[in-house]
Amino acid sequence: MAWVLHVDLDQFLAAVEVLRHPELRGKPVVVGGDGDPTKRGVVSTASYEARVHGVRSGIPLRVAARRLPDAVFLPVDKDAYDSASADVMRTLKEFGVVEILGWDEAFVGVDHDQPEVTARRIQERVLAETRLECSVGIGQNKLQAKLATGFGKPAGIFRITHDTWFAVLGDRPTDALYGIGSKTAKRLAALGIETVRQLAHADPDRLGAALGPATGPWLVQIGRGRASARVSDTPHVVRSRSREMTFQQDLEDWDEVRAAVVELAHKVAADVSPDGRDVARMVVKVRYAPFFTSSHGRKTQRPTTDPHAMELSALAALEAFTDRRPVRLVGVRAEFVPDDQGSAGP
DNA sequence: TCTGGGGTCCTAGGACCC
DNA sequence: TCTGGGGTCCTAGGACCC
Repeated sequence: MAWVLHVDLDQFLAAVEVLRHPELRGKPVVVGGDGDPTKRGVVSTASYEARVHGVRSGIPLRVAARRLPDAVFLPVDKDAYDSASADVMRTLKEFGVVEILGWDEAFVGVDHDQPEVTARRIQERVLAETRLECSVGIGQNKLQAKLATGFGKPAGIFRITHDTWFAVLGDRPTDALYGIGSKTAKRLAALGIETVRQLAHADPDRLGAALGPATGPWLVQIGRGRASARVSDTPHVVRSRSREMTFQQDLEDWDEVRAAVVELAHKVAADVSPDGRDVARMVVKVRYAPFFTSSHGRKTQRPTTDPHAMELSALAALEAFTDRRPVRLVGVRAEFVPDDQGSAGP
């Protein structure tokens, strides 16, 4: 029988750092930003020793430092995690088709009557190869597997099936589901839908009218635990590349904002150059000091790989910003020409 | 003492065309 | 003294995820 396994490394960034710095084992370790907790930035990963003090992913580094002044703060080291992640993914490929979701998680499609046996072997093999611990969720589709992992952490294994879906998740709030965040949960609550079970019994057309024709029926489906079970190892074709930067002090001078856009546009151009693909559109994002974000984009004159053309379109997009208040973040994104007619026949 | 950086997908409205 | 109804493209923004 076919099963979907979801493998998720435990406290991945912190675990990689502990491997490099064994003296940190057992200590509260916080990875985020450039490692300076007095600067603007957020926690990427906190070790379990830090989490018990309320320091978890996504909180501001400054808040983390206040809650846990004695924690070890480390910068995000992308190359180190890329390398560790590649080791893990290579190991997973021994067990089946692997669909990579990020640095520290992947689906593995297996055909096995005892998926727990495979899950245990995966844990052992990953630990032996990389000295990293992982949790494994087992499901009849990707949604069940992904959610199961959370019940297995740390270093455990958990299975969710069509038969156990409501027993495990029925009474949980809707935002326990992958794909429902705080905003959608609020909108659902306004419709009287608080739990996964209530969502499963909602009328798809009613939700469609309230939340969009595709989104509404899809929400009911995930409430019922129904989702795709197809694990695909087809390499993902990237749609866009972006760079952004948050300033330590808000920029009040828009000449500096303009200079930042030029710099970021050139970085993005360098990032996309190895892809060799044509860029169709450039988007500039501005986050104002009160944390309100706005974006404007402009098509490039024609599909292009030319950095100068990308800069020109980014600057044209910047012209669309008429509100010249102080700025805390500037971002530039290049969107590739859609790649779906590549093999179109006559 | 606020709130990163890199992505994806969906929705909605206006323009434009037939 | 009237102004439908689709389809598609472009743009802005929302929401979500790791």
